[in-house]
Amino acid sequence: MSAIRLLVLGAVRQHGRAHGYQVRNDLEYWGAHEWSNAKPGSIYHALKQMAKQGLLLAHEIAPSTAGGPPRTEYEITEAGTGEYLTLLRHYLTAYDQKPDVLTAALGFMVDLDREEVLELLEERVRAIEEWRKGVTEYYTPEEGPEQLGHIGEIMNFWVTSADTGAQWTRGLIERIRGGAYVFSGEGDPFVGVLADDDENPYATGKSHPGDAH
Amino acid sequence: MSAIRLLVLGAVRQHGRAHGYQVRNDLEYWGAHEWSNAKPGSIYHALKQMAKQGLLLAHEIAPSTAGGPPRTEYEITEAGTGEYLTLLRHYLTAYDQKPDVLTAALGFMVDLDREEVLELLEERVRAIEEWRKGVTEYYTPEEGPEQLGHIGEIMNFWVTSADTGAQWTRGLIERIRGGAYVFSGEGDPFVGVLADDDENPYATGKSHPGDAH
DNA sequence: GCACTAGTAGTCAAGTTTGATTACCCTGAA
DNA sequence: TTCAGGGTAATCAAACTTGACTACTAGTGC
Repeated sequence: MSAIRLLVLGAVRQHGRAHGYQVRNDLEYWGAHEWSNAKPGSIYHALKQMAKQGLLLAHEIAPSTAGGPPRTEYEITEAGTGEYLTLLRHYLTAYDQKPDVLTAALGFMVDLDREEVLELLEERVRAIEEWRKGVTEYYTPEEGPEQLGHIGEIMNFWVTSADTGAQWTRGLIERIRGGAYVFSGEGDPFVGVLADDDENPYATGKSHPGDAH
Repeated sequence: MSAIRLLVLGAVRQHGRAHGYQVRNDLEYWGAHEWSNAKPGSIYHALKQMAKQGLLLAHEIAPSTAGGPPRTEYEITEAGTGEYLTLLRHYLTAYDQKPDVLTAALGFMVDLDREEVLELLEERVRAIEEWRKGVTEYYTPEEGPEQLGHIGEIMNFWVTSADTGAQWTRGLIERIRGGAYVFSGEGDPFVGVLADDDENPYATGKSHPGDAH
C-alpha cells in the first residue's frame, strides 16, 4: 500500500469538501510530491476509486467559475472516515520499510488522542525489534558472517535502518509524552491546508520546494 | 523506478541463460520478495517487457522436461548489459529514499571495479548532503521551528534518515577502501545464484563451485 | 490405487502509477 | 491586437504491480 489514499482522505477531510485540484495543491504544499507518489494522475485516480468504493461522495459541479473542464467536489463519508482512521493507525504502527507511509501518518497523527498515538508508536518500536530479530536470526550463517561476502552489506544496511527507525521513534514518543503538539480533543487543532484564498506562507520571495530535486 | 529491472537483469546475467522460474527462485533466495516488489507477476512482466525492448533475448523452448506450460529462456543482450550497468551505477549514486533500490545495487556492486564503486558511493554521500541542505534551508520557517507544529516531525524524520544513510555509506566506503570483498577483475567472483541442480549452500554449509559467468 | 501435498512454470484481470497532454482563461508585453 | 506564459482543472494511454489462479507432475501415506 502506498500513502496516497491516506493523503487524499486526509486532505478532503480537512477541507470538508474539495475538488481534485485543491487536494493536489494541499499535497504539494505539504511537499508530498517529493516524498510520495502524489502525482496528478494518482490523486485523481484515488479520488475516483474511493468514490466508487463509497469512501468519498462525489458532487458533480457545473463548469461555473472559469469555464474549464467539469469539476467534481468530494466529501468524505462515514465509511471514508473509518478507513482514514484505520489507515492512520496502521501506518503509525506497522514497520514496512516504506518511509512515505510513515511520513503521511505523522502528518495526521494529531487526529488521534495523545494516549492512543503513544500506544501505537510503542507498538511500532516492538514491531521493528521483532522484525530485526527475525532477520538477524534467519540470515546469520552458521560459519560466521564472512560467508555472506558483500551480500552481508545488505543485511547490515537493513538492520542499521531498522535500529535508526526504532531510535527515532523512541525520541518521538518522549517528545509526545512530554507534552509536545496539540492532539485530538486538546484545543485548537493545527491546520495544514491552504484555505481557498490563502497565500502560501512560504511563497514570500523564495523559490518552490519542488524545484530543488 | 523500482528495483525489479536491475534484479531481473542481474539474475539473468549471472545465469547466462535463465527462464522465469529460475529468476524467481534466485530473487527469493536473495530475500528480494521481502524487501522489493519481486513477485511472480512483476518478474514475468519485466522479462517480457525487456525482451520487447531488446534488453533480453527470448528463446521459446518446447515444453520438454515436464510437460508443464511452455517456457521461455532469456539471455541478456549487449544493450541489456549496458542498461544493467547504467542502472547499477545510478542506484548506487542517487539518493531517492527508496531502500529497495539501494539494496539491489549493493547486491551487484561487485560487478564494477573497486575504484568506481568508491567514486559512486562518495558521490552518493555528496548527493545526500546536498538533499539535506536543500530541505533544511527551504523548510525552516523564519519564526523558528515551533511554527511548524507536529509537521516539523516529518522534517526531523527525513533529515535523521538522510544523516543515517550518509553515515552508513561512509562506513561502507571505509570497508571497501580497506580491501573488503572481491570486485570486478580481482579474482573469483562471489556467486549468488542457485545453479540448476544446486542445493542451497546454507543447508550444506559450503558455497557451491564457481559457475561460469 | 487413491487422495493429498509439494514443487514447477507461468497467466490473468483488476488496480495503480507515470508522464505527457488537453483545454480553458487571464495577464502583461510587443 | 495578439500572443506567449502561467495558472486552473483534469484526462489518457502505457506501463507496472498485485494477488489469485491454472495446469501439470512427482512423491507420500494409507
